[in-house]
Amino acid sequence: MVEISSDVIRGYNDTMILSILMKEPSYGYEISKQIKSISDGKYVIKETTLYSAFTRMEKNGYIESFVADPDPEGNGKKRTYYRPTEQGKAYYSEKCAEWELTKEVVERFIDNKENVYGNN
Amino acid sequence: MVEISSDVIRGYNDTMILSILMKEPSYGYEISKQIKSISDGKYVIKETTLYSAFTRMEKNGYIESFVADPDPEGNGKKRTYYRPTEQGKAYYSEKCAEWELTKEVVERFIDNKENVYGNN
DNA sequence: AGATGTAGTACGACAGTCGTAGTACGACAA
DNA sequence: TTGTCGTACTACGACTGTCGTACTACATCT
Repeated sequence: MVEISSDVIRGYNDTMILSILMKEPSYGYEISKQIKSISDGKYVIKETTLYSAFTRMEKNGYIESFVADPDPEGNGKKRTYYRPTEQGKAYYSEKCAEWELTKEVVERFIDNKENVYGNN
Repeated sequence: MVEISSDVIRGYNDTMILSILMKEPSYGYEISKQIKSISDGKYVIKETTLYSAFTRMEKNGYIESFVADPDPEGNGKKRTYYRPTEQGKAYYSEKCAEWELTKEVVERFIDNKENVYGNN
């Protein structure tokens, strides 16, 4: 079975994380499980990669964190939730547009379609 | 105009380079121009990135180099050409399959399609 | 003679990912 | 009650690919 290496998907970790946070605030452990299930187990993000993405994106102003209880009664261990900022939402949109373009461009190389090269 | 950042396409540099070499042996300067023209100027690979990709891929046995004259008469400065090895061709096929998968998976996150999550 | 285009090489910095390890709490079974 | 598993992280140093900068050298054009 072909699996997705971190080298090829690394440019989309932030985008994938944001896409999950766009639906509702979430936290590390939950997001890692979602990435695994959405990808049918083809991509499993490493914990360290995920948590360092949180740190980076929060520092860049794309997400913000808040600590909350797992349930309204205040039981269980507190978790650090993240949600996208307005800037993060804009960034996400940009990344989606960039994805469309990247997809198109990579396919021009990968497809066996004859490419008509311009000069220069 | 949206442009492709090296961060998002970095996982596909080797594959793009190989795709060009699959058609015929080529060399650095030419490949960089081809990447630019095939992508309609949306992606321009840096020289240092390209040449270090050659070094890496040759070391890994995916490509091999030979020095040759630009034309049969032996005029002009010699160039270092590269061509894929058998192993490199196999690697390229794998990367193409991985691309298909990656594309599909990334779209599951990026699309606004409702994702039906399995458990776990 | 000087500028521009071709075809690279060298080198150190940087950022994102990874491996390894460790902490801490809760739930459940033996 | 003790131990194991699942949850939810944090710390830290190593590694790899990309980048910025700079430099070399030949050929061609003006």
